[in-house]
Amino acid sequence: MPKLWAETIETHRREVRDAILDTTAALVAQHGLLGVTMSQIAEQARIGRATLYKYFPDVEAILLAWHDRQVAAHLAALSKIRDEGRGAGERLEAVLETYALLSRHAHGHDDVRFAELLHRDDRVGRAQRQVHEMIRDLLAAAAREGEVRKDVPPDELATYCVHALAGAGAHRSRAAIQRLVAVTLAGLRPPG
Amino acid sequence: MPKLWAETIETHRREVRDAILDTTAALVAQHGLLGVTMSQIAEQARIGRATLYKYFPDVEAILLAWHDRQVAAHLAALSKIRDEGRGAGERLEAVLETYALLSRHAHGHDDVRFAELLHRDDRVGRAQRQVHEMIRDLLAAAAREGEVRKDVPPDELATYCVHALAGAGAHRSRAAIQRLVAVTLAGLRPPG
DNA sequence: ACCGTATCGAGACAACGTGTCTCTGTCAAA
DNA sequence: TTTGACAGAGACACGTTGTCTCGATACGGT
Repeated sequence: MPKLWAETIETHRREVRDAILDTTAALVAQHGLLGVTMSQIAEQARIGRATLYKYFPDVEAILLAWHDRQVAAHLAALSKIRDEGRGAGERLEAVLETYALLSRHAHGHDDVRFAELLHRDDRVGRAQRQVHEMIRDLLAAAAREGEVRKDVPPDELATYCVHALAGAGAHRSRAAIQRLVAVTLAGLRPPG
Repeated sequence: MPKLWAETIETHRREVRDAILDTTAALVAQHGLLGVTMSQIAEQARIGRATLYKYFPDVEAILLAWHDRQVAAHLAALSKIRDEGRGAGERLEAVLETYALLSRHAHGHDDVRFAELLHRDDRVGRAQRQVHEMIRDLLAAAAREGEVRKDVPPDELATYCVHALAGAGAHRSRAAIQRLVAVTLAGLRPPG
């Protein structure tokens, strides 16, 4: 069976799915995490309540899916930025600055620790882990070139970067974000 | 009216309140943020449901109160540590390491961004802000002594510290946490 | 163009959580 | 001992949940 499901119907499902995610994001921003119900989401998204249950089993699943979509988009943007730079240090710096800018726009929501707060979900999201791994690999490469300290494992440095740059979530000017990136990078340099 | 409420009754109220907070924390750890109900809390805390409503109006209020209690305890511990050190740099280092250790034990929960995820609550908790201010003031003092960079406002540096050290939330060894503190401190030093 | 089929929206349903109320018993405070 | 706040139980109307059935709609392939 090459194609059981054709194109347009798949497209429609994806559109509905995205509408659900967008609606949920708006409702969360308005009523808070605990103030969102399946009924609200269905009504706001202009679909039947039973239909909504055919897409997601509960609010938590929607929030996780939304989070995954956000992080996946960030991951794509970061990959592109990474492939533009040439040296390991240059690429690292570009990726970290982009990550900070992305974190700013999603102040507090698509946060690193979003999934941690919901049911202790060990699958913290593939996408989230991929971002961590990308930064970790960049750090390891930069360390080999002597631009990043070697006395701390790349994995721990990646955790440090991701958390430190999440501080950009506080609505700040672009200049402040560049200062934050500079400070974070300073922590990465080999100790003299 | 010098003392409308006497001692033992006040004590009892505080005990019940604390029991509610402890019970809620346990339930959140078990069922996740979205899986906790007032009914559960009342039953688990062995009090009547109506009684629970006399203490807190809803789950969100309980979570905020719990968060505040946690951060207040941290604040007290940090104040004590701060007053033990002598030089500004020494005090800063001691406080940051203690903060990292405290953040570790409460992995993901009494996190900096806890309140951000609930209803966008502009009163992010006095206690939380006090922690930020304590670190900010320590940074400003250390900057005056030349131990911390002056090219970034202390307020932004405090945000950087609090977020970076929250990375200790990932369950890690004590050695890893000390490395994290070292990296964070490296980001604070005056650029050479 | 046609018919099988998957999806949709609406309505109905029991079960549960919510927020509020009343009533009774208990215990500390004056 | 009297006053008053508190705890607990039960009851209530209401909203949410998760599931089901129905008829309508539009896509899919032969």
